[in-house]
Amino acid sequence: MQTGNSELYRFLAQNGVGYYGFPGNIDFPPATVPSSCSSSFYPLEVSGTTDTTAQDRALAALKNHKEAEKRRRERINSHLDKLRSILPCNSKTDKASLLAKVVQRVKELKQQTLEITDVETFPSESDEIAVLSSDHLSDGRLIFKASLCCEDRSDLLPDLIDILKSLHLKTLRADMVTLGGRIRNVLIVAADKDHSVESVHFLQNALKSLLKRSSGSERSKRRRVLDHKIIIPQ
Amino acid sequence: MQTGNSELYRFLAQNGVGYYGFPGNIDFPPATVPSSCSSSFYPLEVSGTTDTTAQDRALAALKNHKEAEKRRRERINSHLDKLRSILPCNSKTDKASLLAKVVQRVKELKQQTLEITDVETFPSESDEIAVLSSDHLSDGRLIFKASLCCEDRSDLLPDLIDILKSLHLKTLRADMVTLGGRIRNVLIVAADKDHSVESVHFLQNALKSLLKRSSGSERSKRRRVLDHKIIIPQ
DNA sequence: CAGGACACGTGAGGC
DNA sequence: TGCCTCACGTGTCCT
Repeated sequence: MQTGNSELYRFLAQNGVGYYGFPGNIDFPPATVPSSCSSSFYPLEVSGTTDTTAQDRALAALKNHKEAEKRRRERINSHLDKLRSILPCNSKTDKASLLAKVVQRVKELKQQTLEITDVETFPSESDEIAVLSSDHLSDGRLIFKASLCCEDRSDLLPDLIDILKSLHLKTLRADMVTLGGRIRNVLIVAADKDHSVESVHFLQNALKSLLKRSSGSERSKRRRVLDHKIIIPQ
Repeated sequence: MQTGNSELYRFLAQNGVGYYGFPGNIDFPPATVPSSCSSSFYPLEVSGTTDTTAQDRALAALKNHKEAEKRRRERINSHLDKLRSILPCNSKTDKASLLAKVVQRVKELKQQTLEITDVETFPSESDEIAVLSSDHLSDGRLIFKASLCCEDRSDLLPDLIDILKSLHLKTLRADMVTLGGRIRNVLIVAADKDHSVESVHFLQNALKSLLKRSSGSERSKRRRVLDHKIIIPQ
């Protein structure tokens, strides 16, 4: 409960009873109540040196507390100010709206930068396909990762794009790593609301046939062997 | 100042002076101070029906205020809870640390998903190069956007990768939009700490020569005309 | 004026 | 015990 007894103590202390130099910040006008107002039944010891130090310590603790609380508030508010500065909003947006915006923004950004942790980064020697449905959901759409590792060839990307287009998959992010003539392609794609689940299997099949088309064909026409990470997911 | 007069009012009201049914939440024990305690010089009117309604209204206002403040707190805290749930942190992290994490996270995510607002999305008819240094800084590295719009050809991407590699540019994000045989390539790249500024100009020159290499060569070997956005920046 | 938003000081409770 | 965090009710300013 907020309305404890300390105000009362102070109120009485102001009027000559057990008042031992309370520090500033009291805005009661001094001595507004006649001292005839008895207070012997309040838990304040009227005299005794032990109580003096006890009260002094209590007072010091209260002051400490007050200042610590102020520091805490300032810490929180400074972070809020920082958020205000890095978000698209002016400096006068109130705390609640600011935090609402932050929540929204973090969600948006999180969706865009899905972590790619459970798939290998560099191309492997063997051909591989992986279509992993993710737990990330964006306004009802299913978002999942598709990974393709195979011999690199120049029109692999156009083929891939065709597949994605025909399946109405929206590519949120595409990472390509080529190494020694081989390529690993990791796509983060969002499926249509209507046919989220089917798309996953369709994509898997399409990638399989893409892999078949690649194998047995002539070596990549690229002139150089590359070793470069196009996008390094963090 | 926080310690205003209302506690004093209540304190006196409790003791028979101008006390007209104060609502709950007062934890002062009733009648602890003898009514001999004079209070004629306090700004409380002792009697009069007009004052009854005036005090009632004041009391109602105070209650309203209290409840509104509670709602405000709940609003803020619910947003904080939501943030706790979508960030990698447990439910017991304190407000300040939580907000610190939020700031850090937003910065990270923001850097990864730089907006591509000031460059066109779809390929244009004319060849174009743009290297725009951004105000985004990541641990001292300069981050900037490079945009290239030209006739599409199958080994454009490998060439691009070579350029980036030779300039020690780390590609944070690459957006490719092909339309009617033409391609627009927008790269978000981070330069080395050491030669941030030079890289911008080197890249610009490299892209120019890439463009020259493309023009006059045979038409793209791609079999299909594509119209697909690889990565749709938000 | 009513109402909202904020900072404040304080009590409670957790280590 | 002492320190820290939080919720609370309140005063104050703004609109």
